[in-house]
Amino acid sequence: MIIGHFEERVFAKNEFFVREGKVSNDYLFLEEGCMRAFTHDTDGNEVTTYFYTKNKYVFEVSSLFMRINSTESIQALTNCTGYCISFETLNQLFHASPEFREFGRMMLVKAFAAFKQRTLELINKQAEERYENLIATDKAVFQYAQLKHIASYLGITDTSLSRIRREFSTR
Amino acid sequence: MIIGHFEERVFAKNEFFVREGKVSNDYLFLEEGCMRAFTHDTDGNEVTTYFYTKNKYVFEVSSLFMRINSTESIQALTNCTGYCISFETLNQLFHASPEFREFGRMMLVKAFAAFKQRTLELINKQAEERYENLIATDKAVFQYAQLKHIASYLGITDTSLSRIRREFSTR
DNA sequence: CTTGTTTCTTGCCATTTGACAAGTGCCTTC
DNA sequence: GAAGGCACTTGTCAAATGGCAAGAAACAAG
Repeated sequence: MIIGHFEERVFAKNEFFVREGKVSNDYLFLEEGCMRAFTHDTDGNEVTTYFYTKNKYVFEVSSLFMRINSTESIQALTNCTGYCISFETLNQLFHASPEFREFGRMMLVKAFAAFKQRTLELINKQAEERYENLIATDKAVFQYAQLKHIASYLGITDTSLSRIRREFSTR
Repeated sequence: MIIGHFEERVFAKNEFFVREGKVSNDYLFLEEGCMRAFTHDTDGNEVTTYFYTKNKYVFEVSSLFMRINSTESIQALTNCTGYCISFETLNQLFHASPEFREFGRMMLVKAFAAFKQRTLELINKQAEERYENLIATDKAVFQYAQLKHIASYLGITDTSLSRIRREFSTR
């Protein structure tokens, strides 16, 4: 069974799962809680690249699989619990078990597909629609993340997000 | 050797490699030429999701690996040559050969990483910078793709792209 | 060469979003 | 409960981008 190879892991609020500049060595199934991935753009501003909520898989693809320093951090927004597996173990299982192989590939494929979807929205939806979608799919994010973090995820400023919220609530 | 399992494949200009609404069954190494992936947004507008140039791997991740109907098409912008492998063969090799396994995983990882990069640019760069980047990395695209296709890839209208080009050339 | 079609450019104005600064509210700490 | 810090809101104005329509340029067909 796949889950048997994972170890339980707990994160306190604000604890880091991945640190910018270091090689990420673990793959995580987030059972409970909320996490945020972020990086810094060329001007030094913090940009939220992803939110992870319960029952999602959390990993930084480039650093974990290419063994390079991560360009982003992943931090717990709340206390979190989950199940972790190291790259080494993941790799052994990947080569040893067809079942795990399918699992590993599918997790990459699904994360990739989700990212494509997000990119498409950035291109062809207005900020307000993106806001609505995030509410619809990941309401938990709004309970725990700061406005400016959500804003940079949506590709707008916190000021604009604040305005969108106002218009949204007076409808 | 990995390349030995691929078959040579030729595309005429405008020929489709993947068709929206059908299951994509092949994975392609593009040796020569230029291709464009596109889909339709909820208002029916065509949106370019990616450009592929020589020596790149071309595939629609969701349809190929999850065996579902593709939400996007991939079409040759020029005559193209490349090497193709079917999902079935890819799968057999994936389970049979550790070498191929690494190759298969790395191709997913790299494509994913490239997409993350593109998404980040959409958030934190102005349209003009994104234009400059595309020129720097994939100049070939400008020789073959229409303005409106490049524009929707960059997340702007063809009108805006035209203006950016003007300002860019008078500098 | 002429005609028609498509692509690209441009002008004009509207909308969206950003930048900056001030104000409000909440929370912490002493 | 006073003071300071942080998050969020709001106002004003500016910059970026879009929508539309007309014109220019490129290209293809006869």
